[in-house]
Amino acid sequence: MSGHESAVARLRAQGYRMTPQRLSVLDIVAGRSGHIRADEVWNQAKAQHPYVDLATIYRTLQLLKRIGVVTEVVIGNKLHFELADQHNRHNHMVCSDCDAVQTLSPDYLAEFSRRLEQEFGFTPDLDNLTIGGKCAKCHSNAAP
Amino acid sequence: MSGHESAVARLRAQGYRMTPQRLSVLDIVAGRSGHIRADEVWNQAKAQHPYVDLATIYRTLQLLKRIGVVTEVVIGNKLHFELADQHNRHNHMVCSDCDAVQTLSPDYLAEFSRRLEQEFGFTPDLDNLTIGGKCAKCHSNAAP
DNA sequence: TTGGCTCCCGCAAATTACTGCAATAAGGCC
DNA sequence: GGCCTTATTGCAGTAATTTGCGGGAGCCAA
Repeated sequence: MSGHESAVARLRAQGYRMTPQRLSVLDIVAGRSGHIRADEVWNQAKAQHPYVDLATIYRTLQLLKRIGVVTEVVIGNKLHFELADQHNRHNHMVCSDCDAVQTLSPDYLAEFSRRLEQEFGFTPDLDNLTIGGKCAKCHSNAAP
Repeated sequence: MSGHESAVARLRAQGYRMTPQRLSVLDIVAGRSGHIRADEVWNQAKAQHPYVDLATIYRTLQLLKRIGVVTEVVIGNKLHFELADQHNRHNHMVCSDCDAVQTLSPDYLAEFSRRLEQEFGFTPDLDNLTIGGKCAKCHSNAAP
């Protein structure tokens, strides 16, 4: 229950300020076990702090993503966010038919990532990588 | 130079109709060797057919993507499209700092893809997969 | 050719995400 | 504690993409 301290510390360390709005966003994202949409964060934030603006939510989420506190998951055409837990890193597989989300150990991508870095000097941002495709269920439903 | 016939056939086969607007979009995407933005397609389409609507362009591109005629590349926060050439498949690596695009042989992802399918029954949509990250150049520029 | 069932288009408005700017407040310094 | 610098907020506006709707057009069948 407290990525908070380390997140606050990380903000401070990079010269960012801690504000009630940012603390709210952090609380809300941390309080949710899975991923959460920007507008859900907004609705919950308004309960604590009635005048927060949606723009602030977006800016805060982008900031938290930039410093590695949260990760971004694209589901359908909406952005979702979740707390970046260093001890439980994972990627997401999202079904383009039913929007179901499965998590995936980054081990599956380790070799791929290593080669990109080695052969191209390109460092993939795996923390925010979402794999689109078709899940087993939709696959069999579609069979004629 | 003619993914056209097969594309038309593929539309027909799935019950879609061929219209001048769709033909224009197809021509334009096929005429460009690399990827092209939706608004560029629109501008070129207007030259041939003055009253096409941007919504039609978007709908058509999504349709062509769905039936596998074009692939989608996310660059910055804009969607790009390119003709899906079965003989020259490739993925894209996009730098999140400078938006530079490098192409990548799908061979790099083959093993990864195979495992997802085998272990989870999940079929990744690799044709439309774009890898975000930091290119070699921006990597060294950022070094202190 | 003609009839007719649908799909498709253009238009407008909605959704989602992001940005510029002036006012405000966080955090360090004394 | 009070002041000062500057990051941050709220507001309003913009950009990119998607969706709802009603009229219009494509394609099959007869």
